[in-house]
Amino acid sequence: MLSKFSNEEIARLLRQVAAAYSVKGFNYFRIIAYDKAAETVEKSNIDIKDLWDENRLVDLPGIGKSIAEYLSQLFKTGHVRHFEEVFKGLPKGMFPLLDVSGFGPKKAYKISKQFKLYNPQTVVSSLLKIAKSGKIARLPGFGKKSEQDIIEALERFRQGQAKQKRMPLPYAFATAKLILEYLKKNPLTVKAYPLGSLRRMVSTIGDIDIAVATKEPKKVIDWFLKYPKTNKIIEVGTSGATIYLNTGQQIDLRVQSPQSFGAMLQYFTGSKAHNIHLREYALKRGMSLSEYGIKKINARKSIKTYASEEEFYKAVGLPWIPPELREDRGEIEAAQKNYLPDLVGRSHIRGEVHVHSNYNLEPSHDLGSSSLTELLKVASLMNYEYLGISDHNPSISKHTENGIIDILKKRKYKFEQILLSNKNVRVKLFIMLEVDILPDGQLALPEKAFNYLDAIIVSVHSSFFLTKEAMTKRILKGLSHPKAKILGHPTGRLIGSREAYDADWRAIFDFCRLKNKALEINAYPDRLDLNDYMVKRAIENHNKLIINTDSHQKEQLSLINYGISVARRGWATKNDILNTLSYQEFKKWLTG
DNA sequence: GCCGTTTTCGGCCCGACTGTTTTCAGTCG
Repeated sequence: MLSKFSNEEIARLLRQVAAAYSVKGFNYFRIIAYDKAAETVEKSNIDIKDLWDENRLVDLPGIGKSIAEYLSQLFKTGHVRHFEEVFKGLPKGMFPLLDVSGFGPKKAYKISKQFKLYNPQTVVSSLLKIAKSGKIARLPGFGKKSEQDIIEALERFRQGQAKQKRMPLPYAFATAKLILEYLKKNPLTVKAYPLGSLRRMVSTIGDIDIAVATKEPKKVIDWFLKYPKTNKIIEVGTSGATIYLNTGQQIDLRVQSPQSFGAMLQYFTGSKAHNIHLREYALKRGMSLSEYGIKKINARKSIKTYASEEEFYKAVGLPWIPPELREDRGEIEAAQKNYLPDLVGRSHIRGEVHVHSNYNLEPSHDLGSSSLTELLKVASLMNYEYLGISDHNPSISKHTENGIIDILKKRKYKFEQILLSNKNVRVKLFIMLEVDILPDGQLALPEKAFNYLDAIIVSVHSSFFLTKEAMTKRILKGLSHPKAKILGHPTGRLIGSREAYDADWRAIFDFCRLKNKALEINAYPDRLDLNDYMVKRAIENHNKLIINTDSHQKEQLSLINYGISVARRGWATKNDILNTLSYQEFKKWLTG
């Protein structure tokens, strides 16, 4: 019987092992190794269990032979004997305390041991009582102040304050953009950038961090505090400030002098894993990196500062690495060999084909709200050469087969009429459909209806919980129709509300490559599906991808930028993305 | 325990903050 463990549970377990080793005084670097492995697992956006299924655990940075072996044991038997050994003799109550801010392994152990806190369920409330009775201040190494800190930390923890939800990238980005524009209105702002996961365009964002280069930090901070949508000023210092907006979003500002801006921008852009790797790399070459600049190790010289990231990376001996790649997924090695991919960008995109119009064909799912004419106009403004309209298929429960055929015939005629009356719009049209793949793999469209379509996107919109085998078979069957050219939002995940469904992605990717089908990168805010990791895998597998917005109104066509950032995070170049092709080339692929 | 174009052995990111201490351990990002 195989056990199912979420990435979160596995990460927690690895952290507990690290904590146990720490308490027992094992080699410091072994502790670090487990912490790093935990971090990798937690940040991974594919199920670790799926990787294990494919024998790819050791592909993850920080997971080597031993830990892979232990995890394998975990999946097979539900527990790891070695870990149980490691935990022996430690009070079980110490582990929940690790999640309380201010508690590390040593403090958690010392206190839970001292007060015999063996029950993980009750440890927090028990300790709170103990702290309030003044027993902690009497322990060696503790005082009145630390006792008070512990009480406050435990109370905050009980209220679950740490559980702030991350938001999909497009919402955070829209907010950040407004603030950046506001900051740039001030002439004292030399440069302004988003930081952290926002700058790396990660698909979910926690807090919004922003950096400004200026010679007048105080004046820029004052300007920031006057941002019109500010609800509350949380913190003000000499190097930055924190505010809450009316929406409840937290915004952190950091200011730095222009001549030192490069190292600071680099450091706060992260990721943590990228920075650690970069520092190790630099260290071997005699340099010590920090957010302030670079020190030569032997020279005892003062620190050297850098105005830009380009200069900073150059000083380390590397070309500048685009923020989207800074995840320690091989980018430092690639930079070193000068093999960094030439990433796809907005200027390469020449059209898209997953757009819903308001043409009412009584669809199975929601209708769009913009007309074909409106959509073509926006596409034209975006300099697109082509646009594919892929409304949902007519509902099969409400119509007969002949009824559906008739609807599509009329739709094609209508669309062609609209094109004739819009001769000034040069955007070429593909008449398409997004067709449901039914649970048995059949397409929700009668064969004769295909005569009125250039091509179709196929997608799963129901019965998400089939077995892995059944889901794989279903998708492959749906994709095998000659006119089915694109697998829409391939994994079906909805950020924050639905996990990807279980399927054999290796088999699906291989099928798509052999049959010349495309995998979609769906740019809709809570989809962003495929995700960056899957994009990278698809590219390594020589698959073709297409970036679409799944727009349901004309304004959403601009969401393409978020699809592009997913592609960039997956190391995609122009050649990996089909809708960078010219109209003629693209048409050949789509209808060929 | 992980990792590798100076190494399969011998290294392993950096700085800040805090509280309880007289020089540092533990925690955090």
